[in-house]
Amino acid sequence: MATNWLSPQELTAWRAYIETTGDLLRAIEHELEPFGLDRGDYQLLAMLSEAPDQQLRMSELADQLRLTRSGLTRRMEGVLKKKLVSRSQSTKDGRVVYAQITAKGMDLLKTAAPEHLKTVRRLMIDLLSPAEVKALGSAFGKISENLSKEV
Amino acid sequence: MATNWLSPQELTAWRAYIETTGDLLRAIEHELEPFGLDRGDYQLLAMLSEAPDQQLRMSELADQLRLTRSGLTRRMEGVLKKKLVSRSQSTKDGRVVYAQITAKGMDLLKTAAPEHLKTVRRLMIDLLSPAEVKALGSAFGKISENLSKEV
DNA sequence: ATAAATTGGTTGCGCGCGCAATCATTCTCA
DNA sequence: TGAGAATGATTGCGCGCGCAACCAATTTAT
Repeated sequence: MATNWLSPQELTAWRAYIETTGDLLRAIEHELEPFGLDRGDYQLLAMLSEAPDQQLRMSELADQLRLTRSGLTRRMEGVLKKKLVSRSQSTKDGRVVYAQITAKGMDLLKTAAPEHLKTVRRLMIDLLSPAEVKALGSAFGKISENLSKEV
Repeated sequence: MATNWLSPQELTAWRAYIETTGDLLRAIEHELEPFGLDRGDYQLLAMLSEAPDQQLRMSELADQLRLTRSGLTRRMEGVLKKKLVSRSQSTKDGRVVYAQITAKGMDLLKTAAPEHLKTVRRLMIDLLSPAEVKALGSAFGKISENLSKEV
């Protein structure tokens, strides 16, 4: 069967997306440096801050952060050393470990979040029309839903 | 000044984008495995295949691939060992090195490209309406343009 | 013409993270 | 109840890549 190449419109969208995303994420990460955080740390803290009791099981946290369990164990080392999170063993199940954000972690997150938000606005959201924002939401929603079905 | 939080629409778009992109790129990369390539290799070969004489200076290639010069040097090691690219010194300027895709590299790329394209269609493009495709193109076009101005 | 600055590219090193193997704890079921 | 399977998490290892330091070749300034 003949290859069904991308139309000019499609090619433009794909290339713009793929080439820009790397740059954008790098730029956002760069603006987190003053807080001593990278994007992984920030997302970890954000996840924990929104969780009940500000804590989550390691495996659940790993899933949400799209990390393997081993990847999370390593990332935790960094934020543990900075005392932004703490670990605690479950009393019900000796295998499970909870990661919890500390008061210090919450403080830092509360300082960093508004700046991070400003960056996201300046580098992305505020550049787009409402229609584009909506299209992005629905487009990536579809892609995500499909990915979860593909397994 | 009070923090200007994201509207629900904006938050949806941002989260869907940021959470889905990692999964999507991982999935695309996964489908390149049968060819012994990762996404970095594929993009490198694609860049070279489209260049005049199928070759580019190292620094230019690094810029286009969003790699540092050192990162490219390392990535080249892999594809050089597989004989998919070759290196050659410039005769005019003893400092510059050209990276060139080999016949073997072109063959592999020609085999992999249609499959890669199918993957991109299946996991992304074909899921979207024409309007969404257009919006993605213009949205990331704007973001990219702005990033290049920010320096 | 030659010293200093610039440019192109490569190494030393460290970090993040995935995979496979491993350990500890809990569950299953005969 | 006791052996084996399953589950949660951590370690050994390798790879990709950025930063800083470095080397080689070229350009600039005097």
